[in-house]
Amino acid sequence: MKDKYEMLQLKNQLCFPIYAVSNLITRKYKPLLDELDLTYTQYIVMMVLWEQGQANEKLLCETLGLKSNTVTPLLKKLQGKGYIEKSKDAGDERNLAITLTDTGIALRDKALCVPECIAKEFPITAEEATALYQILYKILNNEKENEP
Amino acid sequence: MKDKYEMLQLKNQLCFPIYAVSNLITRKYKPLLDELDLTYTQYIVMMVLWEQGQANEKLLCETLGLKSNTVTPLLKKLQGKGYIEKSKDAGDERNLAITLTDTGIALRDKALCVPECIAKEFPITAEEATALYQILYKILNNEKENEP
DNA sequence: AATTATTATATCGCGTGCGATATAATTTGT
DNA sequence: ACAAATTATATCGCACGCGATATAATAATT
Repeated sequence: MKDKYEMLQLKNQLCFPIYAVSNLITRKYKPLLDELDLTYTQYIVMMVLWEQGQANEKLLCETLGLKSNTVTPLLKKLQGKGYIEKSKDAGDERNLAITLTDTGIALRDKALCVPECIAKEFPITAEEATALYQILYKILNNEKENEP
Repeated sequence: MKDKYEMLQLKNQLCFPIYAVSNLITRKYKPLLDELDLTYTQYIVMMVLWEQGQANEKLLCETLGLKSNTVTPLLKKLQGKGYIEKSKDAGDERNLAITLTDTGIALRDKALCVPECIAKEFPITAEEATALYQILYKILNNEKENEP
């Protein structure tokens, strides 16, 4: 007969390795991002801005799955570093128009090496990466559908 | 020709969905763990103690992949809640002997429903869960081997 | 035996991440 | 038109998570 508490064991939980790998990733990124004077969260904000050119806070929150109480102070930091600028949207003054400064744009080239440096740190095959990617996005997309 | 910045796009990065799912997990656990007066990190500490009966701080740090500067204050909180007790190891006074109180032991039964409640929140198949589990532990185990 | 190195735990400061709440701008309902 | 609801952003307080560092206990070295 099985232990009544079996499912409460760490090794039988899927959530724990996700949590542990997530922490590990942040630690791996740190030395690379230190050179750009960015934290991991600031880095993914910059990634959105590099790609979109411009964004408001709501778009950033939705894209990154974060709340305004995380993103607002983060944008203040990025502004303090001179990477972004904030201005009120002309049409709807509730919206922030967040744009990159020249320094922020230039930072993109310095960041080019980060993805491949990180990839080297993780010993998984292309197939495993794809499987991981698909399962994780299945979870994230399901969440988006059910909580609009 | 490919965009030079292609790999810097959020959708081409594996790290981001891990980070996003990890945050999502914490949010999903919160209402369940609120009933036990535990945070997610406190919960995984309790899981180790429920299973091992007893532990020192070093073991907890290694098992959970955390540093003492995270675990020390956490143990202080759990002690304040009356779930654990700390005493000096008789043999080596550097070691903390961390044990469960009766309240801490009793909490295990209240936690029994948590794993299945959480499982219901995530729409993945058993095969996907297994694949996820194996890939994540491959990453974690590789890390343990290379950084002792 | 005394100095040095190592080990286990603790403290400090910073940057998230979030629930709750506040504020300002816009939209809706009547 | 104007009060009420909604929306976008901001503020507050708490709990991590970690790099750097400190402290106390033990082990290693000479």
